Amino acid sequence: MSLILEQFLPYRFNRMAEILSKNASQAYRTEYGLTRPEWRAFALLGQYGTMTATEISYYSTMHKTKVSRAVYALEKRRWLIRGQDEKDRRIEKITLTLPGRKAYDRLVPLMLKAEEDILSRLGKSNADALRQGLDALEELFVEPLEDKRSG
Amino acid sequence: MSLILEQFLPYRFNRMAEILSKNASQAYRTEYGLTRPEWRAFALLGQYGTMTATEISYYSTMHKTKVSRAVYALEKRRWLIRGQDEKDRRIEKITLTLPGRKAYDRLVPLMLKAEEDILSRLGKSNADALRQGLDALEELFVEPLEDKRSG
DNA sequence: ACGTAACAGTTGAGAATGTAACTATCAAGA
DNA sequence: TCTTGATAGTTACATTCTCAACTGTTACGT
Repeated sequence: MSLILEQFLPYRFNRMAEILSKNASQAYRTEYGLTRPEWRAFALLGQYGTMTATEISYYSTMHKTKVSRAVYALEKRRWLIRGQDEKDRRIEKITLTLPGRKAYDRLVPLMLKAEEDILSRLGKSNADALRQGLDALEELFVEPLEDKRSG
Repeated sequence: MSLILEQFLPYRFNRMAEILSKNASQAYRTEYGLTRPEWRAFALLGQYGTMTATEISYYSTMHKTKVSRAVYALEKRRWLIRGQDEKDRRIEKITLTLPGRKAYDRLVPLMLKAEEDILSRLGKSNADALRQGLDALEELFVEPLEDKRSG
């Protein structure tokens, strides 16, 4: 019973996550000087329109203090605003501003292009296999965002 | 052309890497109080017997300063020793000591068990798909360890 | 209504990290 | 041999992160 790291799931995921992140960060770092936590919060907001910090934290797997500071940084850029929740005054409803939205719209194609390059080099059948595996793994560990948001 | 994070590779990998690492770290944290960088360096050494810090750095995707500190911490525990290279005195040949080896041998089954739990819940066909996808991805980005070591 | 517990988000202090500069060594060419 | 440039690994400093404590608010049992 021996441990072969090349086949060990956490090892493989960590290494690949690092590589893919480094690859992807090129765009948002050079274009806008965003940090990784900032980008992650930003991308979630870009897609979902309005979120709470807790939601961002959960779906980015980032600690809530990290989110807090990322949101603050994006707020200083005037890329987002915080609104109140009618029913619960503890909650902040965070939304991108127009400039934030514009930056997001310019960034997205660059990010997608980088991913597309990788997927095309991977080939369709490998890409499909990867997706199937990831889907199954997430099924075990990740609660879908919609459940949280509607509930 | 819009960005759907749930389908975006770097996002998925980062999140899953985080989840799997947290899951796996249980064992080495509670048993031995190892940090993540320490565990990674340790696991590589456990598997390969002797490595240089540069090799550890490359195959763990950790920055060389991180490796330097992890190695130092493991050295303080007396879990590894540094030896000289005959031909190149810049190089350190790092090897586990007997106590290091023993700790490694006790840790490995715990780590494998945690992974096995996940894989069995995943099911064979999903696990196979995942492996195929990871293999293909690594083919693009990761040079096999043996190439480096023999070369 | 009151007290207690739970939750959303922020802040501060100490730990961990990355960048750049450094030492020591090696390799290659004039 | 001497110089220049590259490499292995460490150290210093500035940034970033995590943990715990905190504020303000809501939920709930009595």
